[in-house]
Amino acid sequence: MVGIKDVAETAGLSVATVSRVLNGHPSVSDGARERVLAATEALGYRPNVVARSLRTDRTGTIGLVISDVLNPYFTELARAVEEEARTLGYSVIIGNADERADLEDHHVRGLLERRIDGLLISPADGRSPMTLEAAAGPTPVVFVDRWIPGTDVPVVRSDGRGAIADLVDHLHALGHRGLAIITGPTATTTGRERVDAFRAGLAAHGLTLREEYVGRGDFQAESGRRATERFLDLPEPPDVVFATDNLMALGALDAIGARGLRVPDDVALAAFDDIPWFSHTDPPITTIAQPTAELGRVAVRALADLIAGSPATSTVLPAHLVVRRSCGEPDPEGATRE
Amino acid sequence: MVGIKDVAETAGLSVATVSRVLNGHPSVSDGARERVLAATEALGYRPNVVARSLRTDRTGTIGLVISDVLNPYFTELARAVEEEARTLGYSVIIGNADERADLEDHHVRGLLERRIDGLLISPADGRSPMTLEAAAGPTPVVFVDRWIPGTDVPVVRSDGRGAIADLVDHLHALGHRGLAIITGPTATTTGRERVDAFRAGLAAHGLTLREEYVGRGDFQAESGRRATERFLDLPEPPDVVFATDNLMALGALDAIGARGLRVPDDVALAAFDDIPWFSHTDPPITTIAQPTAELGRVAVRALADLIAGSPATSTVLPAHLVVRRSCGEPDPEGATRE
DNA sequence: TCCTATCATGTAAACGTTTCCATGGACCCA
DNA sequence: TGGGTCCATGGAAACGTTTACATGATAGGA
Repeated sequence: MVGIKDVAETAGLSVATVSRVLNGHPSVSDGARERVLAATEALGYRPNVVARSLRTDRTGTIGLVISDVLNPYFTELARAVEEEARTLGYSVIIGNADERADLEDHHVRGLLERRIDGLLISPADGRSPMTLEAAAGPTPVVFVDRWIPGTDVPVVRSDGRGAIADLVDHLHALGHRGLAIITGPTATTTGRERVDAFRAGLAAHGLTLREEYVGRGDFQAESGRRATERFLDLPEPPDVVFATDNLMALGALDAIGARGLRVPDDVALAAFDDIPWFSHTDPPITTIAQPTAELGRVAVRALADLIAGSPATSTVLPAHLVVRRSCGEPDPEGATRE
Repeated sequence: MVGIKDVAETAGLSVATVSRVLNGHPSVSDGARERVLAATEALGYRPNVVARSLRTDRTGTIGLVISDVLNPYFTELARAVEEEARTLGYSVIIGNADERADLEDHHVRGLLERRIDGLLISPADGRSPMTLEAAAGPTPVVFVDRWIPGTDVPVVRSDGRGAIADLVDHLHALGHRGLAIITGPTATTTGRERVDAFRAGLAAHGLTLREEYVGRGDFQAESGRRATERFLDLPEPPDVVFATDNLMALGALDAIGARGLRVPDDVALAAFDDIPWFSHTDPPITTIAQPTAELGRVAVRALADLIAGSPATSTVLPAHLVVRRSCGEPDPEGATRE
């Protein structure tokens, strides 16, 4: 591989000068600059980022560890993160934890060893030792979407409570009383928040969340299917199933369809996370939409601040209800309609 | 940051011995090994992969440049690639080209400068100079899904011709004669292959593909919508629209729904690329499914071979037709049914 | 008992950069 | 004309590893 040394040789200059040209250092003559650029061109020189990183202790890279790439929510998040990072001059390395603590560990460790400049994590739960270590260590860390209570890491997330209250109001207004929920892992902050808000919403209408109407899921499609099947097997099945992420909603749809039941006539369905496909399902699904891309952008900027040495602030953005047809005819004066 | 030197000091050994322990070199005494491990533990030592890579000229990383992370097809591909790479001891850095040659260039250049051990590319077209340079250069490269004719880079892809012929047969058997297609960029190999196979399929039934029934898309949803709108504006709209990827099918669905038309009664719809959502759309969509995950795994193994110095072989895997309801009632003896 | 092979360990070079410091020349001002 | 400043350039150290080579010790075979 051709290095800076070869360039220096053909340009008839020292490596120091070549380096200066390559880094836009002001103190270099036009003649030298020209000769260096000509040499790099002629030799097809390509800088060795590895060597540069070793010397400068900066990799120009940030890590992003998410729970599940296959989940369209995280895909969109990842895309926004990469885009914003690129405009700020950073590359992004994505680690897919697949909702597994061991994989989360694996990726966080790998990224730290790679000496990324900063780390964006959506922690599965508080039980990944490496994540905790990273949160406490010297590398800048920002949590996105989910967070770990008790750490003093900045968090960029959306608050679904208001939207969930709106959802319960909506369901109540449509006459539904038997409300069931498929939760995520209760170890995740988002998992807990969503079921808590749901329960609070019911309480506001004088209803309580029946124990058998709580299905424990793991944010993956298969768990949504199983939970829904259990609901439908109950002597008194619920009127509505609220899946707390889009994949579990997909599983629920599967389970309902497999029994030949219709949404919303036989059972209504609502989901957390809005994705394009939800306007094309049969029927279109009422959802709670997060400002996903904005979340990603804000998180990157917070991380960049942290890397630059300034303190980063946590951000909470609101989610909102998107009423479609999967819970019955929309109430006349409701939230956003599609 | 604590380095191998600090570990050596606290262990009372030389850096060479520490390095040997860390790399599992056989020639090291049990006592030394123990002391080193104790020291790493005590100091919280974390190896510096950057320095290691500089010395060994191996990064343990492969690059993956795809056209669009938001496309579920590529998401699934990326996930499979990461999984297989991980079992082989590699990390993956994903670059999202967003169907833009300049972004493809940007990512390929960045990955080469990062000195990745090998590169997996799904090239948008043959017009990215960096991709061509990479293909000709010393870094091992494998093309996946799409490829660039004229290069001698191994290719791992699926062949959709047979399945497209099956699709045309299926449509013909259902009585459809006005067949329209939304193509991808004709600069991509997959884009060309799909329209060619479609035209050939029609020819086999004595039909020709009318010029106004060819919509030029770009593999993104919006282009599918626009192409479909143009089809529907024709004095004689087509009976069937075949979208050559899943996002354009989503756009088509949008356009059809926006006019209050029904699938398949008013216009039938079929798509290339099968994704879970297609069984939940209204109606479920007839598609051509690729062995996406397998494609990713095979590509990684081919690349690993190349990196190891062995010649890699190209692979072509077959796609197959999945009949659902979006083209009308399935013919009694058809392809795979769902 | 001596020679040799084997083994555990250490020393130091090398990987490709960036950057501190030194050097010499040109220029400016008095 | 002399002294000082600034600028372009080069030499060399440093970043944290791995590894070739050297060394001393230990053991095994004759």
